[in-house]
Parts: sequence; C-alpha cells; structure tokens
Amino acid sequence: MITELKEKLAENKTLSHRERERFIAMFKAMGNPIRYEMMEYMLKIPGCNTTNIVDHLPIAQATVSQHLKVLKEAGLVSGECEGPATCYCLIDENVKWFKEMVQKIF
Amino acid sequence: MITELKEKLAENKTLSHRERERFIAMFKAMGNPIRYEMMEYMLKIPGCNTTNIVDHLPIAQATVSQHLKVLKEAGLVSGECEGPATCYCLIDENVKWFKEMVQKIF
DNA sequence: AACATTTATCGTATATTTACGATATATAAG
DNA sequence: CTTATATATCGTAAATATACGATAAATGTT
Repeated sequence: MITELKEKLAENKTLSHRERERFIAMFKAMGNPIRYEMMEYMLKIPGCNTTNIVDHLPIAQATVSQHLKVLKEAGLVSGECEGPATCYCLIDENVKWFKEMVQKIF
Repeated sequence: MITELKEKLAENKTLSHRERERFIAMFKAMGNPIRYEMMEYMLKIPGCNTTNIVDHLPIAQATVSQHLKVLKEAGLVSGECEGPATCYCLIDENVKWFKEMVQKIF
C-alpha cells in the first residue's frame, strides 16, 4: 500500500512532454511583472473584464490583451464572453495542478 | 491564537517590493526550457560543475554560463569554487521559500 | 615558469518579447 | 441601421533574451 503510493509519486515526478511544456509555459507566463500583477488581480477580483484590468494597470489596452493571451495559452486563465465584454478568471484546476507540480518536482 | 496565525498568513500574502521582485525573477528563471532542465539536473546531481552541465545539454559552454548566472541572480542556485571548477547547487532554503510562496499566494 | 583545465566575460548576431496606435470585430443600445 | 462600448488583432518600433566564438581569468599540474 505504502509502496504503491511511493510508486505513484515517483511516476508523477516524470512529466509527459506536453505537461512539461505547459509547466514551463506557466513559469514563463508568471515571470513577467505585468502578468504576475494580472494574476493577483484576477485572484482578488474573479470574473473581472479587460476594462477592469486596463484601468488597474499602467499599460495600453492592446498590451493588456496580448498579456491575457499569454496567460490563456499557458492554461492559467479563461476568458468567457459576457455580452460585448470578456470575463476573465483563473482556471482553478490548472492553478492547483501547477501548485502540486511545484511541490512534487522541487 | 488562531487569530494571530490568520494575521500572520495575511501578512505573508503581501510580499515586500524586494521579495515580490525575487519571486517574479524565480518564475522567469525557471520559465526557460534550458534553465528548467538545469534545475532538474542540479536536483538530481547536487554539486555538479559547469562541465557536467555542459555535457548534459546541447548548447555551448558560454551559453550555459550565462544561464547559470540568471539562476544565481534569481537566488535559486549557488556556485562555490572547488579548485579551478565551480560546484553548483540549488539553494534549498530559497527553493523552499519559493514553494511556500506559491502555496500561499495562489 | 609553462601548460592544461575549467569557467566567466566580451562582442555580436539573431530571435523573441513587449509596447503602442490603428483598425477590425462583435455585441448592446438607441 | 447607426452608434457606442468592449475586446482582439495587425503592423511595427524598441528592448530584452538567447546563442555563439573568441578571449580573459583563475587554479592545478608538470
């Protein structure tokens, strides 16, 4: 039983190619001050839209949109349409996965 | 007592300017495939030197040295001289801090 | 002292990222 | 159907990151 658990943990230490790429992309996405701030903001204000984020940051709307794309492509954030606006949220499941991986790998 | 603990946790959620910068620098440092691989390698082979790492990677020695500098500046890695070589290690204390911060922030 | 080994740094080319204004697209309101 | 609002995308300039060869620096060996 304990042996089985240990094996599972050992397995989890080896990420598949895709998982590894996603893991690194998440690090990269959060390794930018603007995007890190965005993550914090979305954590604080779940369901905020682009305008909220633009108002909260010292950069142009086009740049915000670009950064949101990076966070989306890393799988950290989802953008669901709500009328003409887009409602942004952290993808809790994936953030949880990231946190678990950080604990396991290092 | 419990209230005190909660306050401490709440405090920890707000990083100082320096801490925040270091935290983001760590994300950035690990958000590169070569440097991520280096971190894994140093985890597996603590106390390896630059030559070991160069042999393990498909890039030139000068580039390895440059990446090691980034990891050092982020506080993730230490390089101690051992004769003409430099012995590289993860800084366990700082890696631990990073892991704790990841858990607390997100 | 001369030489071999190991690593860091310099100069530089190329690639990627970041930022912006302009513009396109999509939806809601009048 | 026109207009206003919200967002994404395009083109592009500037900054930063990545990679390499050449070379410097530092140490151990003969």
